[in-house]
Amino acid sequence: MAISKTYEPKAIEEKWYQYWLDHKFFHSEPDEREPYTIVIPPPNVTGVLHMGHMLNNTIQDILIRKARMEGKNACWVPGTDHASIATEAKVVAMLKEQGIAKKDLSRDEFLKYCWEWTEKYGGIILHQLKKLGCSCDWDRTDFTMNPAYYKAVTDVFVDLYHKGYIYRGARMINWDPAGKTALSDEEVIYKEVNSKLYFVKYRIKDSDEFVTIATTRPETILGDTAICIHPEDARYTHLHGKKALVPIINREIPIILDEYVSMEFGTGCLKVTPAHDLNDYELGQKHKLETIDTLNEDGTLSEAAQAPQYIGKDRFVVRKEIALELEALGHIVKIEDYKNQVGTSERTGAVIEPRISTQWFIAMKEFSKPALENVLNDEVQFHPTKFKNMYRSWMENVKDWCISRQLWWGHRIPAYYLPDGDFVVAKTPEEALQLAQEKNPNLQMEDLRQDEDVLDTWASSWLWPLQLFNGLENPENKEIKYYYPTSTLVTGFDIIFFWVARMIIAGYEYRQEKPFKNVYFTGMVRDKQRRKMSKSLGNSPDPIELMEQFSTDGVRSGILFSSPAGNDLLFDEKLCEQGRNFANKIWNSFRLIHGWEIDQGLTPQHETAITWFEAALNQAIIEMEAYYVDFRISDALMTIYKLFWTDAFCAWYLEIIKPEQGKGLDVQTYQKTIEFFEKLLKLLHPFMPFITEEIWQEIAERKEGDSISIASYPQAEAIPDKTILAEAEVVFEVITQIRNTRNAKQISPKVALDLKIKTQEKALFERFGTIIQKLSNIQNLDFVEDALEGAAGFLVKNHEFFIPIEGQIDVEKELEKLQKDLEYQKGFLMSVEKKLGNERFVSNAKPEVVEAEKQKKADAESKIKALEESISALSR
RNA sequence: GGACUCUUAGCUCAGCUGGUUCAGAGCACCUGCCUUACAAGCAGGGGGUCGUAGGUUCGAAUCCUACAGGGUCCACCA
Repeated sequence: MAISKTYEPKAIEEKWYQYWLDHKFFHSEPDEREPYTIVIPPPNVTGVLHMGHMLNNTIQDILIRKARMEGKNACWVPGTDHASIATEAKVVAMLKEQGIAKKDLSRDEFLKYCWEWTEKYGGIILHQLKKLGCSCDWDRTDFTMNPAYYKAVTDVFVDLYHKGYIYRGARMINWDPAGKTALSDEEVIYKEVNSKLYFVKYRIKDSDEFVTIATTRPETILGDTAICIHPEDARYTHLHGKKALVPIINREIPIILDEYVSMEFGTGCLKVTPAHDLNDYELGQKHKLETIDTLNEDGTLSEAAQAPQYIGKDRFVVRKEIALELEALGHIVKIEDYKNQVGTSERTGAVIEPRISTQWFIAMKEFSKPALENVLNDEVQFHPTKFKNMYRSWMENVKDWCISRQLWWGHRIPAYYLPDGDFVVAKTPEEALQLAQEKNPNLQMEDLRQDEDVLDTWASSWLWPLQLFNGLENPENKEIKYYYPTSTLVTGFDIIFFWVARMIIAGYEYRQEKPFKNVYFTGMVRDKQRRKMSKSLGNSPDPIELMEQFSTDGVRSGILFSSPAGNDLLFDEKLCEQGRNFANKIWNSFRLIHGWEIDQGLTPQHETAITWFEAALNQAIIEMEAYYVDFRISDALMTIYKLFWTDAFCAWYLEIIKPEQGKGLDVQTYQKTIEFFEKLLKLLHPFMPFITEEIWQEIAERKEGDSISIASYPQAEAIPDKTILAEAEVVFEVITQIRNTRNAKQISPKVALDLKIKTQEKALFERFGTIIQKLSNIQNLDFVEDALEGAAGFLVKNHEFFIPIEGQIDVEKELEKLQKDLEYQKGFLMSVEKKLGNERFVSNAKPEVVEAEKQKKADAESKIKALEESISALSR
């Protein structure tokens, strides 16, 4: 069979993924093996794969595939998140395009559209994960709005309500006027914007005097209910007890005193709008001020604003118009440019309005304590550890979590209102009725009205590790006991508060146990200019297209070539190209080995090379394992990359054993080589699942149902033989020097040369002699006692090498080279001698360090001697 | 404003508790090669006084201090 010259992935990828599915290699059931569990961070149900997913899921797949090969019961549970606000926003936009307004639909009608949308787009991202090679247990695919999940979320709400952790109340919350819903503090993103600071003067009542305040939000003036000054501000003592008039509407407001006001900022006078600012709200509470909410839920001004010219207009339109009117009326003293931070909605991008609203909250302070402790004491381990700091500062200052959202798509809050305004919280309407009747026996089902709001998405996904194994409804079941706590969570640090912290909280609340042992935080994927990947910049490549272009294995390894844990990943297509090239290199090594014939008549030819490679392989396995333990996945890949390509397998081992054209290989070498190749493929499999499966299936007899994905992961069989590794290093350096000499003298590799060696360790070069001869085309290799005249020479360690090249030696140049080296060695020797001559060094430094210095001295001395000999031989 | 963190080759990064893994890796770059697995390749090569200034030490990329410049999170004086 002819094998193509380059790796052609398309058919191979499809074939093996289907094969894996057909044989249910990814399916997991509890058994006696050690479990290794990962729950996927559920992507938004209607989302499509982006580079972040790509990185994230590749890492998860690497971990789970390795665990599976190690004989653990690997279980990676996939699924999707209903993504309440994100999905609802998409559906609303879609309906709008069709000319349908959400407000014209009933709740049920709207939800029907949502479900249609979910069914239409819901499978896309899961399909894309398959393309990426993800070895998820697809039979376990879950969704945060599945009936069982929905029920669990509802039950948890009821439970936490009865435990007193959930309460309902009017608080200052973050209002998203575009989404028309409350948001949690975490969903607000502060952005620096260029704005204006307006200095506005208010008339003092019954006087011609004015007081000037500074504000960035003149549109809220209509909701002012006080002016506040510092009690010790000498400039304003005459205003104590006076009243001021709100411009335009001339409403009377008190001038109050509070130390909260900074005398340095602006004019030292603060307008107080309790309805539209958190600090003002607190001042309002303290001084019992009236609260006038001048905004509607969509961000337009309400009737309460009083000025008819502004009612119904958007807050930002009003800001401009009112500034003009104030100017015209002579109320503007000045307007300065000003930079300030403005809160925006994480989802809709709209500028947040602080607003007083009745919402549901979870009291977090006590509730979250175990989650803080168990991260600080490393019961749950963060990788990299720097995120512990971030986590701690958030947890120590945790605010109550606003969990209600004025949306329809999501888990409806299981609170039922009675006609008198009282409410009950219950798992079902029937139970609610029962509770209601305890309050008032006459109540009927139709008297109850369920809360219209739904829960924050994160108030469902925080139960993910628990609910995937049904640990909430049936805490004693076999699955949850087996799979929980899960092994590793792989996610972006950007959702550490949204999701990670809350899952830990829920885990300790409902199982008194962490949800995962390790959390691996990936960085952000950025472009090579460090810009965030975004649709509007157009700098976000489509992962699917990349996979088409560079192969899935190429892209998977490419994205890992540069992803240090926790650091941002600067993505460049070049990396995928490197990954593709690597796949191709692997492919061609397969072609080479595949073409070899066994010659039964040959005795073992390459024992030295085999011993050496075995050592190198064991060494790499140990190194990779150490990297895996530290979650340094990129370094693990780099280790196998170099072992396979430049450092050992292709660059040296295969070149050494490669038979001449038309000749065969001895049995032992062939078998060993296949064994090595298999191990290399297995080490590579977690990174590059497809190509490794394809080749693994080809290089030896396999049965139907065999797969590298369930083959045993290589272990280091022995402590690597450091001696032979060091010897090989010397030998390879010799070969490099010979090639270098050829290069410098422009002698073709085809021209055979002789090599003379002057050394104390003949045995070493006898053992490696044929290797040197083969790889650097040396015809005769022998040993000499003295430096050779008229030859090109070089030094490796303290072994001297001479290549007789008649008529091609430029004595002057050779001498110059040797002199330069000699000077360096002499300087080096001097520094070592100086060190050893320093009594304080000899007495203070560790003995082995001193010993090492002495060795250095001896080495340098023998090198100097050798160089001097060569020089004298050459100048004779 | 608070906290954390970073600054090492052109780029992205390793360098653990101070001393032979101490100045490294990958990529990029330069030179020469279509050598019968692979030009998506092969052979060879050149790049850094480890942000700056002090200090501790026999010895500092590594520890301490200050400064400069990045980054991140949190909080926010309107």
